[in-house]
Amino acid sequence: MDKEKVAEILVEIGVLLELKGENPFKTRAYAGAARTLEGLAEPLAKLVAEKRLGEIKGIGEALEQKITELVETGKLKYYDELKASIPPGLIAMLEISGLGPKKIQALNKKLGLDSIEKLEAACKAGQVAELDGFGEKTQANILEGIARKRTYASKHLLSEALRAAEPLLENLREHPAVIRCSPAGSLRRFKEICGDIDLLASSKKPADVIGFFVSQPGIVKVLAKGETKASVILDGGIQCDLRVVSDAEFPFALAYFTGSKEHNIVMRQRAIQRGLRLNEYGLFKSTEETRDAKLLEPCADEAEIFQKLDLVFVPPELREDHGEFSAAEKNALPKLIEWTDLKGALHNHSNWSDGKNSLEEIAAYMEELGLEYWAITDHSKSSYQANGLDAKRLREQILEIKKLNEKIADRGGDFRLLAGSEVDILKERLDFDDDVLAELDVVVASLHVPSSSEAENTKRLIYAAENKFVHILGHLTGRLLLEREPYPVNVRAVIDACAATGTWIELNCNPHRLDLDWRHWPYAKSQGVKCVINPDAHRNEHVGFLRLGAGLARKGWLTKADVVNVLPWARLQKELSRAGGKTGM
DNA sequence: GCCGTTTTCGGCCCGACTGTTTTCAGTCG
Repeated sequence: MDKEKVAEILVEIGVLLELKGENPFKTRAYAGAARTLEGLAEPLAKLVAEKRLGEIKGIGEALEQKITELVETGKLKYYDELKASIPPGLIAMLEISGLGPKKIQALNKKLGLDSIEKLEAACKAGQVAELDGFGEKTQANILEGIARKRTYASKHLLSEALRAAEPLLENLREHPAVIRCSPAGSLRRFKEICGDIDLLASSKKPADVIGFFVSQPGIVKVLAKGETKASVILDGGIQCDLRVVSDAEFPFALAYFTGSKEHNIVMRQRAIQRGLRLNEYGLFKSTEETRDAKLLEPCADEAEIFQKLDLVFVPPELREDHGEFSAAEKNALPKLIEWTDLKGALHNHSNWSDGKNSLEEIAAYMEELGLEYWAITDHSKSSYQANGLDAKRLREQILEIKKLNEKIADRGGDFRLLAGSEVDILKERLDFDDDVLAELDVVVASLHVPSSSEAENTKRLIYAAENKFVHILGHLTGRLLLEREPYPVNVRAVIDACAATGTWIELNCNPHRLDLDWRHWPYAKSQGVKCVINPDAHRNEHVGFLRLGAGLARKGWLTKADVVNVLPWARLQKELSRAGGKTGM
């Protein structure tokens, strides 16, 4: 069993134990071990075979035994029994906001409820309100929670969360009582999926700010409203929380609410090790009461907090407890790429296949933005649903692009379109022969019709990487966030093949894809594989995806040196023309 | 379930809000 599957099961055990009302630290141990496994640099099977699991922090005797059993036999007796002892409906109930393990236990024990349907019926019959510890209000909230769960998914694309948060932040910034304000939470960390939107403001009049916030347009329901905190549901179903603190507290609150939870736990542990106590209000001497204690020392911004814990500033995107602490201790964090470093993009479409804009429109738009180059990589003929080009049309397009570039050059312009293709990776071959590919400036190879076999998909991607005319592998796993799982593929094996052949891997920044996933980039980078941040634009406005892509590249620890399309044209041209001489070819 | 320059047992991050209670448990982030 591979480590992703093992991690999944550990997470599930944690949830099941939580439902059983187990010690929360025990449940956390399982979740923590799962995350540790995901971030392993070495193959899990190797660690198991060499009996070195126990050397890893957070994995003790019990977890070592369970992980070993999973890896070696593909099964775990403890897990099977645990799972059998808990009705699956109870797990689903955890997703209803306001319901946690204790209440679910009570509902199950006292009313025998084991599904959301039964729970709903019991609420409607008024049975729930009569239980000890429950009341009319709780019963109504559960019904509302069930309705909300059905209407809205509790997960949202990063791009949607950004779009929803922007106007709220703008309005807050203009409010006279607001001193500072910022997004926080998963949005600020640039997680590809956000559960909700967290906003933070500082003010001397928090109640005014809260009042202003809950009256914003686009709010369909106020879930909670206190002196310093409010939760609302926005049009479209995203929950948005605002916290208001004093300006002196702002940096601490910003660090705290940016998270991640795992990152914060380490931050607090570091504070404790230094005889301090860290919370969202400040850094205190650990012996004193939190709220009334004197601030140890004020911090003007987050950087000073990190400094007091003997760390350099950690960019929000890296705060996942994925190695940022050991790097920040040694002042060895990378200088992350900025989206303004990008000089163009190498995977885009035009109206020759399934894009909206003409070559002329695209060139004019991208030149106006100040980009240096923009590749047109329309689909190849096998993608007939996307009006893919055959060799004849592709050659016509190459000529068109050449003429267009000459026109631009004649009037002294520096911008250029590149002629390319997003060539389909078919079962045994690419959709164009090598002689056609050789005529192109840039070739992106993508798997559009994957097999259900991991070995098969991996093999196809590797032979594409081994083709000396292929510069880039496009959207490597084919995932569509919140819609479609990645197809089965051994990502590490493909990365290794790209490392061996000098093939670049795309970070497709279409908001639905963000593929290759940020979690894989540190490994790719360690193998020397370069990234291309590509919008896969189908209309001119999609150039904005580049900003999203750069954010995800940052989350993958990438610097300017790791990304190809920061290169000015002259240098990129050299890199592209290596085609015939790719490493090891 | 993990872990140890105060501990091999007793800790494990911490506060706001809600609803049910008359002082607090549960949930959430």
